[in-house]
Formats: sequence, C-alpha cells, structure tokens
Amino acid sequence: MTNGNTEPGESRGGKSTLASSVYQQLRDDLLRGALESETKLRVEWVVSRYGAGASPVREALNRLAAEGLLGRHDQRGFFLMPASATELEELTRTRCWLEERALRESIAHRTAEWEEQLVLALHRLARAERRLPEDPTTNNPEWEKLHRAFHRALIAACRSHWLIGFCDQLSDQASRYRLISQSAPGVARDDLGEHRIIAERTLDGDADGAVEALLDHYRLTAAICIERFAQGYDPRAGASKARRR
Amino acid sequence: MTNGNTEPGESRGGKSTLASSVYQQLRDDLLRGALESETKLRVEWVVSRYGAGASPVREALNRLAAEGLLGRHDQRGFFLMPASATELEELTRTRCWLEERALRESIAHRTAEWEEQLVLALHRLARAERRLPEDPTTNNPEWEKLHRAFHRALIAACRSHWLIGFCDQLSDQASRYRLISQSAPGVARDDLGEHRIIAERTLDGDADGAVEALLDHYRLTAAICIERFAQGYDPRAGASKARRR
DNA sequence: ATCAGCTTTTTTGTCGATATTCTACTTTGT
DNA sequence: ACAAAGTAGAATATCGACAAAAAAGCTGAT
Repeated sequence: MTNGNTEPGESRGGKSTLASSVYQQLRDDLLRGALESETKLRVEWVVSRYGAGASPVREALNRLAAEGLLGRHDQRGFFLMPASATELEELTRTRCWLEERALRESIAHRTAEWEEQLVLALHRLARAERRLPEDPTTNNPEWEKLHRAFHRALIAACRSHWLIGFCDQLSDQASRYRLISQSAPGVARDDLGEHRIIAERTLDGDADGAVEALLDHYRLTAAICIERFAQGYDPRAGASKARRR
Repeated sequence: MTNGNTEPGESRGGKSTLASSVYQQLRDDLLRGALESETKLRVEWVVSRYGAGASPVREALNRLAAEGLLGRHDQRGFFLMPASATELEELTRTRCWLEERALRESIAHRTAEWEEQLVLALHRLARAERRLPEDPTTNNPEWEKLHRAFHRALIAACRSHWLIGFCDQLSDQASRYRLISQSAPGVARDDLGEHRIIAERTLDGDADGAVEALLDHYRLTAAICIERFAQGYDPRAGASKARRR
C-alpha cells in the first residue's frame, strides 16, 4: 500500500518494465473511470487490451489489489471494487481525518521552499481549464493532474511520507467516485475560489481556517457525488442479476 | 497498499493459491525479523526457500512491495527496506497521529460488542507468555499475535476500514523494528500493566487518558528501539561497500 | 418447473524455457 | 596507474504451454 509509499513510476532514467507500464496504464484508466462498465477484470481481457503477456499483467493486477484499487479472491481473479454511497461516506470521513492532521503538521513545520511550491501549484491549477471545450461531459485529464498536485503540495511538509502515501491512496479512491458520478451535468461550483481560499489561509498560517476550508471542500464534493448516487445513477448499464460471492 | 485493505489470508473455505501462501509465509518471516541478514531478495533464492515457481513468488513480492514491506526497482528486483533511526521516528510519529484518531473515534462510537471484544483481547494477552522459557532472546510468536489483536481491538469501532488498514500497516512496520532491535537484552518493562491501563481508560470512556497512555506506550517502545540503534547495532554483519542508486 | 448431479467450457494459476538487462571483471589505450 | 570500453556471468522480466479450478450448460428425476 501503497501503499504507503511513493509509487515511483520509474520515470527518471531507468527503463520501465512491462509490468510497471501496464500497472500505470491500468491505474490511469481506473482513476479516469474508463473501466466502470466492467465488473470483473479477466486477465485475458487485460492482456489483449494492453498488449502484454499474462505474467506482467498479473503482477500489475496484484499491485493494484494490494493498493486497494482492485479486489481479489483466490482462484476467482480480480474485480472492480463496487462503488456505494456508504463506502464513499466512510472514505470521506477517513480522508478528512488524515488530511486535517497532515495540513496542520504541514503548516506547523512550513518552510519557504514548501510555500513556494504551493503558490506554484495553485497558479498552475488556476491556468488549466477544468473541462475541455470540445467535450464538456468529461474532465480535462491535465486539470486532474494539477488538482491532485495542488492537494499534495498542501500537505507536503507534514514530515511523514507514510501519511502522504495514505492521503494519496484515499485521493485516488475519491477521484474514482468523482469521475464516476460526473456523467451527470452537475451544479455550477467555484472550484478555483475554494482552492484559492485554502491556499491563502494555509500561507497565512491560519491552521484552523485552512482546515475548515479544506474539509468543507472535501465534504461538498462528497455530498454532490452522493446526491447523484441517490438519483439512481448506476454505472453498469445492462448488468445481470445478483451473483453469489 | 497495502494496503489499506483487509489482507484476507483467504482463510475461510476457499483453497489458497500458491502465491498467497508464499505471500503469507514471506510476510511472517519479514515481521519476525528472520530475513534481516539479507539485503536483497533474489527471486531464485525465495523460490528455493519456499518451494514455488517464479511466477507466484513474483506475485507475492509485488504485493509486499505495494504494501511497503519491501522495496522494488524496475529491472533490479526486490530488496529489504533499510532500517534507520530516523525512519523509525517518522513511523512512530505517523502511528501516534493515526492511532489517536482511531482510538478517539472508537471510544466515541463504542458498542457493547466492541467492549466485550476488547476485554477478551486483554484477557488473552494477559494469559500469554511474552518470551518462551526455552529461548528468552526471541519473542513468543503467539504473544505477538495476541498483542497485535489487542491493539486492533482497541480501534475496531472507529468506523473506517481504511484507517484500520493503515494502522495495521504501520503496526507491521513497527513490529519489524521491535524484533530487529530485540536481540539486545533490554530493560525490564511492565507490558501487561501498560496494556491494562490503556484498556481500562478506554472502557471508562476516558478518551484523553486512554490516548495519553496509548501514545506513551508507543513512544516508549520506539525510544527503546532507537536507543539500541544508537548503541551501534547493525543487523547486517559483513555487509559490502557502498552501492550507488 | 426445479433441483441435484454430471459434462463441457471458460478462466485462473503455475511451470519451464528464453530474451533482456544489469553487474562485476578483464582488457586496452593513454 | 587509471579510466574507458568491452565481455562473461548472473539475475530479472517475459512468453507460451499446461494443469487445476470455477462457471456455465445439460440431463433427468421428483
């Protein structure tokens, strides 16, 4: 779990292995919600989709399962974790606990370097378009990256790579929910304004205010998602009847 | 990620796969400190030690690496994470943050069922011998299990399987450090008394008191380990010279 | 119709062999 | 003697075939 750890991506220099490449692509597709139509991930299916042998694919799937992004049952393969409103609530709860602690520690141990990285992240986020002009139903993947980078920059000074890793993991889960329920049109929302307030209070050293803004930000997002869930949204269109185990 | 997840062990009913079996054994050996003499885990070595093909072994190693129990570099295989005093400090810090939150939530949402499980866990722990009579240098593995079960019972009512998973992960890491530095004789310590106080205050609903006792418990353990580190303890005897990367 | 038990098909998990990459050592040129 | 380049050996990563298990399909009796 990640994976309480930095998933390296092996970006710098070292040639990536096939397993890592499949892992990366699969992970991206999962977080983008591109696989929500599948309920089970058969290895043969993954093999033919990403063009790699069974062994590296299995390794990638094992990593993702250990990270909590997939489920696994011995002799029964890998499956997408079912998305439910109660699970989203639990997720959000946990996320608020951990991010609050991380943000407070970050503020308490702030450095000039960290502050600069934060204003940079905010600036980049402000420049990006949330939705692409050509297809307003889907998010701009570039914006997604910058959004995640901003939230990570917030807590980067908390002095615990474990905590950062956990927050990343929860952030991954949350982004899946966000993208699942984003097919619906959605309320107008001042994303940028919220992020700006969080950053301002953080840079001011106003821990209580920053935490309040951050948690409101998360809770509002979750509330919107849950509402859409309640509206009877079901990712799987022609799903079959109940399956045992 | 790890493993913010319930590592099932596939105990009930379903026949376990070879990969899961190797995973389990390797994990046990890691936490028991039985592999501290190795710095690198060559697959061929693991294969011959646990009697399984390369594929299941690689899957097991991938899971452990995703959980943060091992390190991995593409094209360079798997290795034991180096143990350092500063890493132990960071670990303990994080652990205190998370366990405090988990314990407070557990107390805030306590149920009769949970309280009963807690007194049960304490009772079992009290009955077990910490060290085996025949070999006082090593811990009784049975006690280790019960000890872990006690600490998990404490936070079981926190209403977040994510948080429980994270705490488990950190607990695994900590137990590795504990067992590494336990070759040295060690101070006399009233383990049982500490655990009893934690449980009592918890059952009384005294959140502040329970948290204080729990964090002291963790910090004392860490302090003892770090002291032994400082005494120049080095797990790897005839280690080779510096390696790049 | 329905359900138990058998057969077929699909899918998972494992093995053995091989290609690719790294590592340590030797050679060569200055 | 030293560094760059090359080379033999070892380890990692991957493929393709196969065994084992589960799921789906089928038959026949109640």
